[in-house]
Amino acid sequence: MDPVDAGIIERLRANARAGYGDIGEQVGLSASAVKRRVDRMVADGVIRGFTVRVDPRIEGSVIEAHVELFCRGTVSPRALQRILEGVPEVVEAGTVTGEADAIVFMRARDVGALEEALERVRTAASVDHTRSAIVLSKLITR
Amino acid sequence: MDPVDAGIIERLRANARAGYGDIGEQVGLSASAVKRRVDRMVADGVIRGFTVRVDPRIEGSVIEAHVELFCRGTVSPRALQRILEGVPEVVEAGTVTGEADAIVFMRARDVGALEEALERVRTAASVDHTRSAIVLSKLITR
DNA sequence: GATGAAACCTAACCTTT
DNA sequence: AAAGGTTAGGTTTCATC
Repeated sequence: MDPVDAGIIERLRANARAGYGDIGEQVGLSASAVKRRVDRMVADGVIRGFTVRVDPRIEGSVIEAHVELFCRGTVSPRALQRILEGVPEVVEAGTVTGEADAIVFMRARDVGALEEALERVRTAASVDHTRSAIVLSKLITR
Repeated sequence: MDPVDAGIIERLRANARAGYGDIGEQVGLSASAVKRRVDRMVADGVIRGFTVRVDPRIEGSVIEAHVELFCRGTVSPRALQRILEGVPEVVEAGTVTGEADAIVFMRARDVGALEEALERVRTAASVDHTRSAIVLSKLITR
């Protein structure tokens, strides 16, 4: 990961379907040199994959919630991670400053799926209780 | 947006650099038919763009915070949106159930940038106060 | 959906440091 | 060795029919 790699990623972030030649022009490399670097970054796991950004209004009616997690006693971040990894509805999660032990951002197909996912988080051995805020209207998605 | 479009998006979500021919094989269309549909979805804004998913540990030391927003009186979602749109550090935002009027998820390059962004949100006319939880260790990113 | 020209991807080979 | 450039082929894209 040198400045050239960073430049390539910046270009791919803007348009992941850009040709290697186009990217090369912008970072001052030939097409094959760019491809080699991209291949290496994919192999190394620096680049996890290439995706499409879809209009969130089209994505189907999704329901989202911010969930504060309160645990019993002391729980290691690793243990929390193990619990949350098993719940695909968890989009973002991290331990945080403040009262809660962690905050989890969840996204599900409908209320039922969200409730079920929440239940799976809540029943984990070390989780004492949760406090949820359901997203009513989406203001920003970036 | 019919089931075939949904299939194409699903394939692009898995790999946005996949060839039209490959996608066509999976959804039962020729390469040119797939290209036409993708072009149309891009033109219609259904597809916003193509990006790369990067290992978050590589992305440079980012700092994140969950911020609860409390407003003075009644504020329309639209007004909130106008405030938040101007702050690029805001990654996700929505009005929510519960005490807070909105919850905002922010991401900045460092503590200084986060503080400055928070300040910009806080000083908006209708915002009364905020309550932040800084993310300490990232557990899940999807 | 098919066609063909242009553009692109990709691997092998060569040059440079 | 390690990293980039060049070349050449096969493939893909893309406008047109």
